[in-house]
Amino acid sequence: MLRYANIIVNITHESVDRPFIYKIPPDLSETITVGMGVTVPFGKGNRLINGFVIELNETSEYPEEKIKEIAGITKAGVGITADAIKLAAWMKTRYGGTMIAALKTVLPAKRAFRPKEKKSIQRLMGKEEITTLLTEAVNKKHNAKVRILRALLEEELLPYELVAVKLAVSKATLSNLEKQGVIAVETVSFYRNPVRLKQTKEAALVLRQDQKLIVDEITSDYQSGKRGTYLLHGITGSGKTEVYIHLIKEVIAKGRQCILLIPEIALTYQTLLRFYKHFGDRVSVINSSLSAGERFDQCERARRGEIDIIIGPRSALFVPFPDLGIIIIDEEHETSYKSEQTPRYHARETAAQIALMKEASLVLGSATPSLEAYHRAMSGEYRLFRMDSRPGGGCLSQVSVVDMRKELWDGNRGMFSRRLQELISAKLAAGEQVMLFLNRRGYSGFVSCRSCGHVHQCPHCDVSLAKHQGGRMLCHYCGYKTAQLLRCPQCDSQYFLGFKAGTQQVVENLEKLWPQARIIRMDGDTTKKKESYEEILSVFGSGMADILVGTQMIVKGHDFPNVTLVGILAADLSLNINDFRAGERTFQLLTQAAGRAGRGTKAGEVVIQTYRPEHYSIVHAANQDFPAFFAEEIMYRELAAYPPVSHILAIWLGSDDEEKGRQAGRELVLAATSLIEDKSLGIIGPASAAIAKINDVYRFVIYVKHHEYHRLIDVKDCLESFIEAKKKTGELSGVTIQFDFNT
DNA sequence: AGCATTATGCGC
DNA sequence: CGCATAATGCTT
Repeated sequence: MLRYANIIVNITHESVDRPFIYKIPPDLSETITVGMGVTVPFGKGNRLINGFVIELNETSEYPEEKIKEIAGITKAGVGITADAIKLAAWMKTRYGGTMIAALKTVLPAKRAFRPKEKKSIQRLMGKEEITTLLTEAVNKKHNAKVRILRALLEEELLPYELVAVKLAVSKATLSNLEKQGVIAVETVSFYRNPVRLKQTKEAALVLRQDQKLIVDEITSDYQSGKRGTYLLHGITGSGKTEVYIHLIKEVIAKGRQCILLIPEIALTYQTLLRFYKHFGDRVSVINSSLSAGERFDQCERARRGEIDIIIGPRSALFVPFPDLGIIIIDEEHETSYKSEQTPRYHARETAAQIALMKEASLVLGSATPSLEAYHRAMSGEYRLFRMDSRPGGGCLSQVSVVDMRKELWDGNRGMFSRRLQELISAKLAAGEQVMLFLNRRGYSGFVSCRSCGHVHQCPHCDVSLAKHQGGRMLCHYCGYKTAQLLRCPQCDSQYFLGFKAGTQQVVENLEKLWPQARIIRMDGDTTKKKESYEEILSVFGSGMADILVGTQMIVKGHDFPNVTLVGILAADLSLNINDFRAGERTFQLLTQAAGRAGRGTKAGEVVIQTYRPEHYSIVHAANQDFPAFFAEEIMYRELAAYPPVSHILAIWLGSDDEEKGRQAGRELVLAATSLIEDKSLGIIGPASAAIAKINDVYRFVIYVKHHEYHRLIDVKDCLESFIEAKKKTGELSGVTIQFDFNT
């Protein structure tokens, strides 16, 4: 007899981050299960709070008289599966944070909703009898009755809403007719379906030879019971989606289900339509624009086997399918796959864990794979497939790199190089379209030389210094400070300035040079509203503008066949973020921007403007050569002991008191050094965080590097108990500490 | 987290 | 000493 339940209480605090034992009241002993949400009395005042049952037991270690009883089952009525609890436990150990935070993360819907009901009215009698009743009603001037009986002569089944609203028939009249056995009111409950598309079928896909090979290899693995991770490295437009569709069909044929992750921004009407054409109502979506009720309903549909495929962002991983067979992550390199809240899980890693638990396969797809995924593919952990050809003849673009330093030497101080100006004029004359991409990511006040391209860097960290108030230059990694230089230390040029350029400025310059051109702008300012994003793109797509100027967001998705020129105005901007992934980000952005040109029948051209034409990210992006980029980037990561070769644990400290925070940082570094007797551990810090003060809280960061991830988990666990002990003696009060892996 | 208990500060 | 708030402790 199970008499006790271990419960994780809904309080996000380390001091109560452990199971509490409660008695199961007799009236609940039959219903209660692991994963269920319950309310329990907690603390001195016995205030009622929510929690989750994570274990049921026959006996307990705890003194009997101190054990309270469960008050009841949560009204919200959502529970977690046993598998999801295991996943949450994995998340907690891997990413830190509390168990309750992990449980809430794997919970696919926050609360339950009643299913929507659809009422209809059914005629139970023959037409002749209805006609008799009708004449009777006409005579008696029962007008409402007349209206409904007339309608029933036409149709045997009427929607309730039509009768109640349009025909204005009262409930009393209806129940009267029901009593007489004329009609029956039927109630059918159903789950909301956010997909509103007409049933259109697409002919079965015929795969190209290279696509077929991939599908065959993966499915033959699958048939033989082998579950692997596969990386599809396919250039934009090489047909990865067809491969996904075929793989999903195979998995569904086995009676299992599929989760397809995509970056939120890519979940457009077109993407969904594509899958709908093959899978009809068996596919659904889950994303942030759904209401809580719709969200819950998609989970219910999945749980009950009403759908086979769910498409959504990273949280779609937690949709409770009965027998998940495959997880596909499209655009695997996207940063949105990492959560910003604790537990800071990565969808790629979490998907791998789910796949392991559910015996499912994992497929990753990208035109510019993450260093993590490609590294694993190279080491044989993932199976790598390449897709190099573009079907339908869309040819690769002609890419040219323009050295903006040369432009300056030749007297061109504008933002457009001569080459770009020539091409824009030519394309406008030919009635073709142009996209200008302004790489604004990482614009955080770095200072660079317009003449030689030299960037003011930290001597210890190999990152650019950030310009602060009062002309001081600061390193965000180690705290190194220096005065801002007025002349370039390398070439003594006086054009040693902070970099500033917005899309608005670009538009103004364009208008001066090409007053006749129709220009639209898209960036964070112009797309505050959700719809305007699609709106601007559709205006441009329909040819109502000649030039589209924008930031990151214009490079994702969307094919514009009439775009034959893509200009990247300042390719190196993203090289200067204080982040070891700067090179990777730049390569991805450039490759994707370049992929926007020449998607139609006409050949495309790409102009990359840069102050650092020799930088490997730019050189390899221009050559559209990922393997070469990877080879060079991975060397740099190896040298500096960065992921994926090594791993980094970031420890974030926050305090109202600057000195207190810094001191706490020093203590943690000391603790890490002495507690973990591992000489291969690299510890950096404490240093002021990139944003040194937020909301009057001073922030510091410590980086711990090690080539084995699990050693870093040990470090985290060790430091957590160290912190716990220190907090007991009150030494670390007023300091918050957070862990983050591989950021 | 939130409540209760205990410690501390400062009036006199 | 007595009242006030601040810090600390504990929850099954």
